[in-house]
Amino acid sequence: MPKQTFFNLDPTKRQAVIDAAVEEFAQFAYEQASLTKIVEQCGIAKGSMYQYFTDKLDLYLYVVDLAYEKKRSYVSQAFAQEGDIFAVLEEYYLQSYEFARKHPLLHQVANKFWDSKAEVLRPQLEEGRLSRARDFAQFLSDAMERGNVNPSLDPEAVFFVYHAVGKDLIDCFDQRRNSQFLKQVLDVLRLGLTARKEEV
Amino acid sequence: MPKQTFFNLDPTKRQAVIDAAVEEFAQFAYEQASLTKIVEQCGIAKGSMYQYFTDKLDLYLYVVDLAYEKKRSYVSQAFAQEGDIFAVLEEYYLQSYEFARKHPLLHQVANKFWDSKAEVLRPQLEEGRLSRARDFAQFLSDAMERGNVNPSLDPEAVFFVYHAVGKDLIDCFDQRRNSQFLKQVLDVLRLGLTARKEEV
DNA sequence: CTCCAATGTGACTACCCAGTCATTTTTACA
DNA sequence: TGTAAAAATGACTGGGTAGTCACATTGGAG
Repeated sequence: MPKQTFFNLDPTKRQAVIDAAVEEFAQFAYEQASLTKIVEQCGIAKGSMYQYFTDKLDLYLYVVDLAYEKKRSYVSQAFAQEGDIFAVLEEYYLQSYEFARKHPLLHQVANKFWDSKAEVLRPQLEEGRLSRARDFAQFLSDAMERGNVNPSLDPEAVFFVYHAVGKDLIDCFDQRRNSQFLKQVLDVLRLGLTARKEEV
Repeated sequence: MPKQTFFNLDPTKRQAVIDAAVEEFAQFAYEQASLTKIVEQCGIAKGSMYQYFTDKLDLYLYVVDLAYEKKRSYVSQAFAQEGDIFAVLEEYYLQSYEFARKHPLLHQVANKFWDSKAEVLRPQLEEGRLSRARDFAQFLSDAMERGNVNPSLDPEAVFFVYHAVGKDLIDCFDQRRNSQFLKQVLDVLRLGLTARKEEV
């Protein structure tokens, strides 16, 4: 959490600090990112940064939080709508793409977060992964009960496949990957997961 | 490529250098790995390392090469055997697991290679990814022609799904993931990809 | 034994980084 | 206007890095 001093700042200056930090953390993972470059970019003294944040980690987590707050404002509507698990997931990824298109830097910040190797980020990463796994497991078991997903499949394996594909769908997002491609990928998964009469 | 001096070295000493480098590059990606720690670990002078290798990158690529050479000696037999695409892939991952079990450090070196963010590694990474994509695309189009894979699916999407899952299968390899789990994951993919009569 | 090329060496350079702190500047209020 | 608290500052510390180079050691040929 930033210190009070940061929130007392003139909004223009505060935004300049945020912008510079977002730019740096979009380009480099936590370890490679340079606080020195950030302060140079936004034109404040090194020491000033330490009036606003306790350390590099504090600033980083604040920026990652901003990115995910914004992302949540996009993807949350996917879960609000009705429909089977496949429709919800398609909407989720479409909204993720929209977020990435509108806020490319925040998108990169959010993505790079999961690549962080720094020891200090271990707790946050672990907690994040766990909470995602919990949410998806719940979502999946609901879908299995409602009969959308083949109940004979190992839920752990289903989760594993979805997680791997989902991560890459968002990771490898770029202008070339359109919603048509997304549909095709989700189709492969749908065919693999849907309950069916014919056994192959 | 190492310099001739490296190959003139006493085999014991040469192996000590390799072991120390493998240990470091198994634990840290290229950028985070420290040449200083490597020379300390194997007990040679910093300058000596530069008698053997032109720079850190030279040493790194040599070690990555060793890792992949060893790995190839495991997985190559998967492609030698007969059987449909699903059988070949199961064998491929089983052999990858065997490699990881027998050579955990080399496994980590090979895996970490793809995480590298360093600009100097860009060409190698790009070439590596391209050549893998080419191989798998060929493999896939053969399977589609032979009728194992649903021909109505977009080959790019199929490749994308397989690549994502395959990467994570190897990435997340650890003692808990046994061949039973692997079968379940490949089952999800098989169901998603196999040509079928019933439309869902 | 001598000599010279090949090899080994580690202090050193030049560069990066996060974080500190004594000092100065700004601000707010009496 | 005077003063005290808040905020801003940037030189500095201590630590890390890859790579260099003048010098020391080794080993084999003559």
